[in-house]
Amino acid sequence: MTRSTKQVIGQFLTEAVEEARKKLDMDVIPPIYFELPKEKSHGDISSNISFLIASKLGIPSTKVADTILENLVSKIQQSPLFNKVEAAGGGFINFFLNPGAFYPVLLQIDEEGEKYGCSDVGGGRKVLVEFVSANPTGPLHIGHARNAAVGDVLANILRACGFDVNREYYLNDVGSQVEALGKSLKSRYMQLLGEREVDVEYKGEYLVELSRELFEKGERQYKDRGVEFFANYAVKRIREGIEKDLEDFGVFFDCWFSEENLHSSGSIRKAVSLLEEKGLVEFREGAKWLKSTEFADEKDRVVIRSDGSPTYLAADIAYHYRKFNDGSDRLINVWGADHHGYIPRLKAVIEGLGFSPDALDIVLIQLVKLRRSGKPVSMSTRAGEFVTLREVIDEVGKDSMRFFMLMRRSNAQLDFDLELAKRQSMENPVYYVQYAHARICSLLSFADENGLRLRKAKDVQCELLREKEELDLIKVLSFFPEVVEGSARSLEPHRLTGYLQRLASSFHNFYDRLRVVGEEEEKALARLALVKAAQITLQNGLRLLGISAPEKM
RNA sequence: GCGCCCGUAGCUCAGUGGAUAGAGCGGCGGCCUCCGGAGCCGAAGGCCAGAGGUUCGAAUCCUCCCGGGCGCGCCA
Repeated sequence: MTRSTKQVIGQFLTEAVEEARKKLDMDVIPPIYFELPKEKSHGDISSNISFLIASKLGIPSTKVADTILENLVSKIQQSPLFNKVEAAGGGFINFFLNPGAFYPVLLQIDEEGEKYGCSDVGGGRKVLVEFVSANPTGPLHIGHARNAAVGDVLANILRACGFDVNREYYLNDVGSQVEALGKSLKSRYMQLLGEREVDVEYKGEYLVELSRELFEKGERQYKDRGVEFFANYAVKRIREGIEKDLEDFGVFFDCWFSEENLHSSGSIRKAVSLLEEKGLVEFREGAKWLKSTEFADEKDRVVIRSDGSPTYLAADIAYHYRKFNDGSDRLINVWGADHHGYIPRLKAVIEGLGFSPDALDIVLIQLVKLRRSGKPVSMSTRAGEFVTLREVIDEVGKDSMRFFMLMRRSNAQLDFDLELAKRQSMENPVYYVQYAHARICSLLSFADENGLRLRKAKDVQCELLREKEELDLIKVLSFFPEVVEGSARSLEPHRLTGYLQRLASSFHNFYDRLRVVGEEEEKALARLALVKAAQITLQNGLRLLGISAPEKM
């Protein structure tokens, strides 16, 4: 049903409850909200308001329901939207709608087109989504892929809901890891020049390739260059690789923010002294500590080491200060779940800086347990034997991989067997959804070839759509905006993949039982308009997921 | 030891405090003279890890407990 239909129901029920309130001698009404019954016999939409009132007043819920119903029936009868309303299940109030209540959604989809599903609940508020942010010390692996997919789709969804979204990658291009990377590359390079083997911390094949690259460029000429040179070279080249991998995965950023920039610009000193001025920093044991225990953290944290250098947290203070100062109203950080222990101190930082800790949401991405033919595969960057994002894209394809990564709650671990994904690729849910779209395209062109010209939904006799498959499909189509909104509110993109499977299922069902071409013309045209609406909705959903909607497969 | 996440069908997982807990895969049985069979339909499969509690109502919230994963640095 469309938003306006829901508003009418809400208004009727509110009025009826208000009248019941007087009769039952109650002062305040609990908030009224609706739910969609799972069971068809429970109507199209229902309310549990009677239970809430009953428990407040200590009277039977059936009595409350009856009282509300008395006032409701007359209103219902005046409106063509309703078939009937009843009290059932000990107090639920169930509304049964006429098919006519659902048809307006077809007009809405037709009018809104690719905007169907969008809303303005975000009110133009500025949101910064920071995701992936993998250290540039090696190629992205499968775990980063999940982070990338979730962050990207969250950003898409929030944008569709009227937020002003920016996507950002925080590049940790300084520090001990980068130094170790430089040392490792230098060792590889020296090996090529015939030096004896030394300890290499990053053992991946990619560094061997980079060293060859350097050798081909200048043979022995980098022999006397310092570790910093090799570190810079490695970071630059690895970052380019990461960028390319993400591009092929359909993920783009508005900004790649360099940690080095925070160090060289003096932002870190500034941010730390701001906290000092607020009395939130303490000098102790030769170091500067953030008194994060004054907020919700379990212990204080070092921000400036005894050697005077800033910690990672110090950089994060400056980084998040900048995020807010650049005008973001809200921050979303997508992190690997192994960083969850870091949340309280970052929230403390934000509170210390004078912002609300609620303005930061952290979406944790649980581990992807990768298997190859059932055998666990290590994913440590340093072990040098991991399965990269690149390999998996090449193996199972971007669309399939994105869908897979988005099918489960980010909060739960994900089992991903490469052989299985390959073997089952033809039965992968993404194909099921895409197939529905391809089928529609094929059907639309077949209809056109047979002289059936697609009409605007408003010029079609919707009331001819009375079969249960048709009504079911229309109803599912009508949920789409709420699903998008719900995903945005809960920051759970997996709801969208679930919805698209449901939508595809409804369409396949419709398609299998009913025909379009060959029916009496007006009915065929009405069905054609319905099919078109399904196509638009599938396209919109797939677009949000960053997955293609192929016309042929 | 302390903290966070997860335990739901044989497997992988959905499930805003609501009514008879769902889907896909696997297995079983059906459906192509027909717009794409990468599809559709049907049956089977469950003590929602376990025990208490809150509630008119709990897979969902609270406490405890058992299993699995991950964290508890002047690393990043």
